[in-house]
Formats: sequence, structure tokens, C-alpha cells
Amino acid sequence: MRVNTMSSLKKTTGSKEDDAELRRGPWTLEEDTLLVHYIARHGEGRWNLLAKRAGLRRTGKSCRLRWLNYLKPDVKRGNLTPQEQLLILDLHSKWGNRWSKIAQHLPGRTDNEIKNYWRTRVQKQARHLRIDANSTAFQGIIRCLWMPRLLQKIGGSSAPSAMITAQNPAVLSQPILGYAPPLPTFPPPPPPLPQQEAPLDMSVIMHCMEQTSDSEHGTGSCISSAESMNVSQMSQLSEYPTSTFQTIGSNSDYCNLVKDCYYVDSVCYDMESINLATMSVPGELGISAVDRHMGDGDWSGYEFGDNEWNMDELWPFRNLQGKET
DNA sequence: AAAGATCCCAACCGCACGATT
DNA sequence: TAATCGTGCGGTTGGGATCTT
Repeated sequence: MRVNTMSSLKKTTGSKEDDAELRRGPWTLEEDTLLVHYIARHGEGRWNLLAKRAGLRRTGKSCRLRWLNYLKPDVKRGNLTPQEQLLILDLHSKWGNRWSKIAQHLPGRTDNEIKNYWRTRVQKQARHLRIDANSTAFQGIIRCLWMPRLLQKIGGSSAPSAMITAQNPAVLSQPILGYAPPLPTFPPPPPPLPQQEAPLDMSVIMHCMEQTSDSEHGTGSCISSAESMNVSQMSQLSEYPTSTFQTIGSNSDYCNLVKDCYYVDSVCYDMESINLATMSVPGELGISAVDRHMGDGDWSGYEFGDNEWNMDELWPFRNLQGKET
């Protein structure tokens, strides 16, 4: 446990008396033990008093935070599961940065952990694309790209092209951590897509993104933020060719964008056919010509890893991302 | 192998708000 | 009614771990 091996303590910014009295910085194993034993005997609450009586030279706030975020027995450690990630994305689209409220729907996960996840994984992607993480465009990308991918992962498909379909209700009807989405309202999916679908025109996509990101008043997203897309709808997204998908959303350009991205990455996996050198990418996205090269990435062989599951794996533009400067 | 860059997350901070004195 | 206390929340930071060059 990293935090317990660290012995350095930051200096307080308070008075000299405070310096002598209060410890800050990483908790030691001894402090953890004191806190756990005290709470086991006397319970939580009255944190300032608790800190004194337990013999901890910590503020009540610090004790409370340590207990809630780390020591409490039901705190879950480790990577967030795809189900949890999906739930976070969905709930954040509804409630915004209401971390504690979101955390209430993820048993064992703390608001701090969810907040960290959002900042380190989700906002990072928004920064890479020079899109406001709270913009309609980015919300749409999350709903129409990442969430279907998470559903794909949840469905347990080993091959990237395997889809979660309406014919696979065993997957779709399962509530995620007690979160039961509404039933789908989509029409039956069309026949499978032909593999000779026209190559993706990335310049059109980027153009759509630019326009959509400029439209911040509710019409930009293919899925209304007011009425969130349910799990089945998201999964069925993948069943629709672009032409069909156009009819679903309120903004056909944007829906084409997200559909095309998802379609190309998850069905075709033939990024070799995209001539990146000729692409015209709006400057707003800040993707340099160099960064657009796919040389480092091997899209044709790309697969989702089984052990690791993070946003980078879900991100269709990951090989287009420039390094942050 | 080493240095620098980046990632990640535990912990801190300030503020708000309700309860209590 | 005002002051104080306890708690909770969201934003930010520090620094070890990991990755890249």
C-alpha cells in the first residue's frame, strides 16, 4: 500500500502550535490502525472529537476522508469495471459533477474515486480533442461512442466486431449494478452491413464535430441529454448503417459522425483504407499533421484487452491524438 | 540506463449548509 | 439572532509510479 510506506509529512500552513499538533499528508499504518480500532469501538461521527479521543493528530475532516475513502470495509479497490464506467458516464451526463450523487449508485466506490476517474480518463480525452468536456459534442461522443463500446465489453465479446444485438437480450436486459434502463424503442435492426462500405471520410467527421461542438443548445447531440439513451438503444446503435442511423437522431450530421466512427472502428477495422495524408482536420481540434499519422498504431490488429479496460482503448481517435503540450 | 514527461490518486482546501448552542 | 460546530461537496494539488525518449 503505497500511502502507508510514505513517511514524509508536509508542513502545515498554520501556526507553530498547529505544526506541533496536527499531522498532514499520507497516513501511516499506525494512524490507520488507531482510526479503524476507534471507529470499531465507538462508531463514526463527531469527527473532530473522534480525532482527539483516538489520539490522532489529525483534523476531523482528515479522519473522515481517510475513513470514507480508504479504510471503510465496504470500499472497493481496483479498476472500475466496464459496468461501473458505463454507469458513471451515463449518470454524469444527467447530473454533471455531482460526484457524491453518482457514487451513491456505485456501491463501494467513493465520490473521490469517481471524480478522479472522470478527470484522468474522460477529461483527458476531451482535452486531446480540444473539446469542452461539458459540451454537447463531447457528451454525444460519450453516449454514441464510448458507451456502446463499454456495452460491447460488458457483453463479453472477444472479437471487436462482435456486436451486442437485440438478439442478445441476455446481455441487454441485465441491470447494471441495479441500474435498470428503459426498454428499447428502436425498430428491428437491418441486415448485416456489407464489408465494402465506403471508407470513412475523416474530414467530414471532423467538420461535423466542429459544427456540433459549436452548437451548445441541445440540438447537437444525437441523443437528447434530457432523456438519456438507454442501454439497449446504445447497443443497437451498432446495428444500424449510417443511412438508417440518420433517421434516429435530431442532428443527422452528428449522428453520422458518431455512427461512422463507431462503425469503422468496430466493424470494418480497416483503417488502412483511410488516406490520412489527405485529411482536412479543423484547427479547433488541434490535431497536427504529424499526430494524424497512424504509423504507431496498428488498427487492423486492434483488439480490446481483457485485463485492462480504460478510455484509451475505447477511444476511436486515440491514434489521432496529439500529445498534450 | 537515465532523465524527463506524464499518469494517477490520496489528500488537502475552501465553501456551503444545516444543526446546535 | 448570531456564532460555532459538524458534515458534505467539488475543485485542486503533491508526489510516487509508470511510461517515453
